[in-house]
Amino acid sequence: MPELPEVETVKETLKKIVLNKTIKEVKVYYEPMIVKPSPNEFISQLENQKIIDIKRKGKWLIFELDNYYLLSHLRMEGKYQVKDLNYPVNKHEHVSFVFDDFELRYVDTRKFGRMYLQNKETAFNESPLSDLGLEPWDNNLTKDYLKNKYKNKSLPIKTLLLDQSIITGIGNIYDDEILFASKINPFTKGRDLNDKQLESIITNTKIVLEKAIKKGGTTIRTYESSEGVHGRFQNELLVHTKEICPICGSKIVKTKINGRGTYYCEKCQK
DNA sequence: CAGGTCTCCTGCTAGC
DNA sequence: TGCTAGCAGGAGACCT
Repeated sequence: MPELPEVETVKETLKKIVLNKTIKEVKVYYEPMIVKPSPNEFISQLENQKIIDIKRKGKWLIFELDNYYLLSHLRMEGKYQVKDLNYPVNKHEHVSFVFDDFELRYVDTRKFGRMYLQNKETAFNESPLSDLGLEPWDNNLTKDYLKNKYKNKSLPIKTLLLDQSIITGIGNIYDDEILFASKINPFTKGRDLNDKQLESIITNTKIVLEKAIKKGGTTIRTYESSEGVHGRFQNELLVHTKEICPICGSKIVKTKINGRGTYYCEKCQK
């Protein structure tokens, strides 16, 4: 599932393909994907808009257009693929952005992805972007910031790292990796974390995500590929989906925390 | 307010 | 072999 590093990779790849191109037409095949405005307005307002830039905040892709910001969240399986004009649409393609000489199709098997078309002036001050917390590299992400956010929390840190309103960009996979690198048990309640542990979480969040971005950046597949655009981080995982701890050799525990599959080493993560 | 539960959706897998 | 029930999961809605 695309988390911050994958979205970053997709963003950079898309820039090479659609920057400074003008959207001629938009086709929506699955309307619930368009949260705002109505699908009809979405289509008409995007017509003849040029893509000036592509940004990212958390897991949101942000296409900067002449008059709007187009927000796209890939959720579990969303991806973008380039297709020839009028190439037959398959059942998992839900939105198509038509350019002069190709179409950029949004593909999403589980249909969980969502798009918003926002006014440029207010986009960052309204939901969903305004609901997001700090990027991992934001200087305001400090031990004291986390201490304040976690002080009344009885929820496990595993769950809290997924809260996009505190730190944005972490998904279920990197969550496990960050806690493994920090040697913290995922069940630890937010309010019980000490200063050293909070510092460790901040440091390792940056390290893990930076490493993943570098990896994703080196393995972008060609856009024409049916694989779509994504990086390859699986080879780098130390604990998520693993069976043996690479540090101590113990059996990795696989459990569920608030409904999320969780992997950790009982011996290394206290 | 904090936290729990349900929902969306489809491909895959375990089990019979 | 073929079928189905159950599961996975990000984030918002809704309930307690």
